[in-house]
Amino acid sequence: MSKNGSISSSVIKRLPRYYRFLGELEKQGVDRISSRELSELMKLTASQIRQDLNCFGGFGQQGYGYHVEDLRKEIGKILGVDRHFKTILIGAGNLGKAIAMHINFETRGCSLIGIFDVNPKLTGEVVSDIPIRHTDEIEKFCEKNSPVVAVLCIPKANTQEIADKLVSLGIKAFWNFSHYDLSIDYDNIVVENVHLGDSLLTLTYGTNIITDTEDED
Amino acid sequence: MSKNGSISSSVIKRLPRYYRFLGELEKQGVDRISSRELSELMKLTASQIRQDLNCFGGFGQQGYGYHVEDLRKEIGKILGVDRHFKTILIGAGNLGKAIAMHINFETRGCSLIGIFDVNPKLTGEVVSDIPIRHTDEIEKFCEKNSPVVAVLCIPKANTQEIADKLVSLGIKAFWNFSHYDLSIDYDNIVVENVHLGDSLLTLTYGTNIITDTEDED
DNA sequence: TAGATTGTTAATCGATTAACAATC
DNA sequence: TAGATTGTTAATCGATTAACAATC
Repeated sequence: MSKNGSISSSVIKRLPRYYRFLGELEKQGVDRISSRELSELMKLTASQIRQDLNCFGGFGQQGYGYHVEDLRKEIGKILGVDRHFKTILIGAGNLGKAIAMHINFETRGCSLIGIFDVNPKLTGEVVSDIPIRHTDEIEKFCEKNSPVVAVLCIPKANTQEIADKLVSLGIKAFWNFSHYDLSIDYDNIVVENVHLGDSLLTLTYGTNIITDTEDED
Repeated sequence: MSKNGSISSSVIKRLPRYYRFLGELEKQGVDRISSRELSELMKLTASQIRQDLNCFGGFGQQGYGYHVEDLRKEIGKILGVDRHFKTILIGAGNLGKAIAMHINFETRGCSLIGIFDVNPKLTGEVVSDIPIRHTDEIEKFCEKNSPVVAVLCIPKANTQEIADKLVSLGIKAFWNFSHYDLSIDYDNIVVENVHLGDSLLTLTYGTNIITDTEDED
């Protein structure tokens, strides 16, 4: 049982990165690591690492540091990598297919069990071992299989409507790649918006700044 | 000329979202909007909006609010949407192809001019009007065309090596989709890491929390 | 035991929010 | 002019960093 309650989202968003770095270290055969060593590797402060980890309980040992394998397992448990949240993906366009094929859902606590698209031409096509079904079948599929996570790779215009429908069918979490800000409105529903376009614009801004700065030198 | 210098990254990361919402409003024919109205729409505080916008200068008018079209243009200029940073994409796997096809680079200040992959079987295939070239040709291509932005859709293992090479060829900005944390190390180089796996893990954590909470009720 | 390093409290820093005078 | 709403300063809140006593 962890000292849960309300971990700040700043901390939560750092956990997957800890998990990745610890995975690398484990693979390299590293047994123990101190917060200082890890901080140098991850370009964080040692203080922050200790502070972050202590939100969940004392994983370390004074005078020794942290046991890499144990710590990784603990963080994995917190994140829920051992869960198998049934997941469906809506929208099998370029991006939808790429997500289905490229992302390892299983190692991240999710299990992709259905793919849907409005385009009847895609029906039957198999992506990542899963046959694409027509959107009309979502309802029946959900009643039968009770998925909890939905990945949305659909155009902006349909997002709200489809999300509403999915909520009524029992979906609790959305991984949203559409350009629509599927925010709040729902209680007890989790939304993770991935705005690739926004991300590129941020990069463009940064590129502006450095190229401008150089010109001025 | 803006009161530039050092805008906090919290502000910068909100700009693309402002830009999107203002675009929607403009499309809907809205002429003016107050910080309060916009705050309700975007689920922010009016204070924050005024604070954010004033980092760049007074775009509003007392007693009136903000002119939607003008404000959007100004933010676009700050982000650099009118730039045409020459962009290359490395790695034409599922994700690479999807990014090339799915992202509108032009409206975000970038112009995709080359796609590369190590797999010779892909050479010549055309994605989004651009022929896939073999990775061996990157050097010559860069010398001839001088791209500044590189999109990395390659496996973790090769990322550092390829990034180093690209820096030496004049690349100033990386949009990195690989699982590798292409961070710092470089001065005057911008990196935007997109960790889709981390994003999914964050969602998994959230799903854990809400499903657990419900069980306890 | 002495040395190392955590867990945790206190201090600092930055970001968000509130308040209000300036002004359209 | 009166009303509205900004730009901006001050207050609050939260997150990060520093410090150090606890302890392996």
